[in-house]
This record gives sequence, C-alpha cells and structure tokens, in this order.
Amino acid sequence: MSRNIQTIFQEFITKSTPVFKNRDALTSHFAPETIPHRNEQINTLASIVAPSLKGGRPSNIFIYGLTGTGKTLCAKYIGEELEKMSHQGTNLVKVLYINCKMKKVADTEYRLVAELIRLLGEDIPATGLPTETVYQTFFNIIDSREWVVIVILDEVDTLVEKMGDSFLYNFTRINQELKKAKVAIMGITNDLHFIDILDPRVKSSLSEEELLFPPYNALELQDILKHRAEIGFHNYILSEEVIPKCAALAAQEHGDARRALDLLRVAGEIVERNSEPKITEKHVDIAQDKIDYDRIVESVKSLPKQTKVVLWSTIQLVDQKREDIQTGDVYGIYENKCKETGLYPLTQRRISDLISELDMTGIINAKIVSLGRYGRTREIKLSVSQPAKEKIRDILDHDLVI
DNA sequence: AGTCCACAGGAAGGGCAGGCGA
DNA sequence: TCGCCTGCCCTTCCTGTGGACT
Repeated sequence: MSRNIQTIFQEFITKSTPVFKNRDALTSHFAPETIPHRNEQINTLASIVAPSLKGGRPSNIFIYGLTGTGKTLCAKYIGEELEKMSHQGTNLVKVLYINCKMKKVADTEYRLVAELIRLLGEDIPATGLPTETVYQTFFNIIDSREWVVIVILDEVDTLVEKMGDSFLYNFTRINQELKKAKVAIMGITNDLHFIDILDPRVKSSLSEEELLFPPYNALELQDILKHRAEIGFHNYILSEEVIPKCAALAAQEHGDARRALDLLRVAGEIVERNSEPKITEKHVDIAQDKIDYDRIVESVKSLPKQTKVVLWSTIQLVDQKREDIQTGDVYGIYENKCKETGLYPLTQRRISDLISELDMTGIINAKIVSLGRYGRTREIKLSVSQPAKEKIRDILDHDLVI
C-alpha cells in the first residue's frame, strides 16, 4: 500500500509536466496586485471610505452584484489599502471582514458581535453571556482606542434571512452608543433584490451609498484569466483556445469570474494528474463536469443524518419511476426507513423544512403545486445527473447502514 | 359559491447542551 | 453547584393556499 503511494508521489515528481507556477493565483481568494475592469468601483469605494483617515465616519455602503463580480475582492482590497495608509499616519482605522454565510461564525447576533471582538484580538466565550454584554464589550474596546471601524458584512442577505432586518437596524445605529469611536458598515450581497425586502428605515441607514458591480462580459473575463494565468501557469502549458472557452462558459453563468477561475484551475489539475503536455478545450469540458459533480457529492456527504434519510427516500421514489413525487410520498418512505434503521422519525412539519433545505442545496427541486381538491403540496424532482445520482445513492447506502 | 384536501409555513415554546459568573 | 444565557433542533398549533369537486 505505502509502496503504491510512494510510487504515485515519485511519478508525480519525476514524470509529470510542471503545470502550476502558483496555484493560489487561480483561486478566487487570491488577492492580485491589480484588479482589472473594476477601476470605477474601486475609486468610488475609496472616496467613500477616505474620511475615516481623518477620524470621520464614512457613510454606510451597500454593495450588490452577482457572484464572481469582484465585490469581496474590491472591498477587501480597499480595506487593506485603507489600513496600510492609516498605519502610516493617524492609525485610526480598523477594517473588520466577516462572511455572514460562515456557519458558527456569524449566523446569530451573539456570534457576529463575538467574532468582531475576536477580530480585534480579544477573547470572548462562544456562548453563555447575555448579548447585551457582548455588545458592550465591543463598544468598550473600540471606544477606548478611539477607532473608526469599518465592518464589512459579506453576504449580508443570509444574515437578514436568519435574524430578520431588525438586527441590521440596531447595528446601523451602533454609533449612538459610542462616545469616541465610529462604526461604518459595508454590506455586500449577491441578491439584487435584497434591498427591496428591507424595512425602509434599515434601507435608508444601510444604503447611505450604493454601489453596483455589473457582471463581467466574456472579453473582460478573458483579461482577468490571462492576468491570473500569467502568474499561475507555466507559459507553455495553455492552448490558445482554453482561456476564451473558460471565459465563454463563465459568461453564460452571469459573468462569474470565480467560476472562470475554477474551470481554469481544475483543467490544469486534470492535466497535471494525467501528465499531459498541454491544457486543451477538452480539459475545460471535463473540469466543468467535475466541478458540478464534486460540489454535489461534497454537499451530500455533509448532510445531517435525518436529511440523508429524506434524500434517500426521494431517490427510492425516483428509482421506482414515480412521476409527481410529493411531500407525503417522501414522508411515507422516510418513516419506513426510520423504523428499519431504528432512527427516531421526525414530524412531517420538520421533514417539510428538510425538503426545503435540500431544495436550497440544488440537489432536488421542490416546486409548490396545487392539486385542487387533492390538496397543495410540493412536487419533488432530483436535479442531478444520472452518474451523480448513483454516487449519491452509494454515499447514502454507506452512511445509513443499520 | 362553498367545500375540501394536503399540505406550506409562521409562531411559540420545550428540552437539551455548552458556557459564564456568583 | 446553581441560576442564567444563548444556540440549536424539534414539536405543536395554527392559519393560509389554490384549484378540483359538488
């Protein structure tokens, strides 16, 4: 066994063509020195946050645009530049970045404020204190240092989904509690309609300034990819058609630069693994399938056990060639499986929520339909390819053994 | 027009775990 | 140790929904 592994490692070192110069450059979290096609947004952001360098509170900013349009990258870039500038002078500015989608980090009011405190280098228990105390601790820290704090709340829509917008309202009013420090919020969202669902008071406080990040077009994506490929790949490895292909595929998905980078990187990894001499269009196609497949498999593996049983039940019904699978059908199979495996069955109300959650992951598609006097229910379909379905069944069969 | 079905989904609250401070 | 706090998962109870059926 270990000999085999050593052989693989040895072959990798000796035979494989060197593909990557810097693999990180082909990931979305890499911070390049320049950000192409976002000058306008960067300049606007910079001018909005600049007053903080003189101790003023910048306006709250609301940034929106689809995934992979450079919102986070630009916000972080501006944050870093601002702190650098501040270190050279007054040292007044502190930029705190939080991704609100991170579970166990910023999915409750308590955790969010606790995370801000941790980012300031102080310790706070993960639970146990009244939320009011956690807020007070945060206020004391920044007030004692007289900072201007800019809080970047990435994916702020998920926060509102979980906690409602009253929290955001309180948060935009933090400054009334502070004596010397000042806080500005930079909210980022992929959801273009997010601002419309907010309470008007929250809306006006959060979006004192608004900034839209439009999708990249295919040519702009090509520029971005060329720029990253120069840093990330050895120059002989890329065939000419690869970058336009990645850009075109990502442009179809609303100009998502993240997707374009993933395609390029994974195509490179495939070539590296197979010790092939060049990345071609064919590898981009394989990469596209692989990314989708891996995403589904990973999300299935991480599902809680009850949700796995619900998914397993749905697959059973699909395999029985059942048309129009409904919530009640899934629940019936689910109950039987619970009996069989000795698992405690949850109520139908709860299963209804689990089906919604599965719908959100994209593994199934659950559409609400009304069947007249036969009631109102969800019509459930699997939304994965046949090979992915087989793989999911293998995972579930393995995980749900009695 | 009224009834009915099979849920969807909101609200309230229970029970437990993890943690803090007195 | 005890009381209190938060988070999380879940149940119970309830109202709402919309189209077929009577």
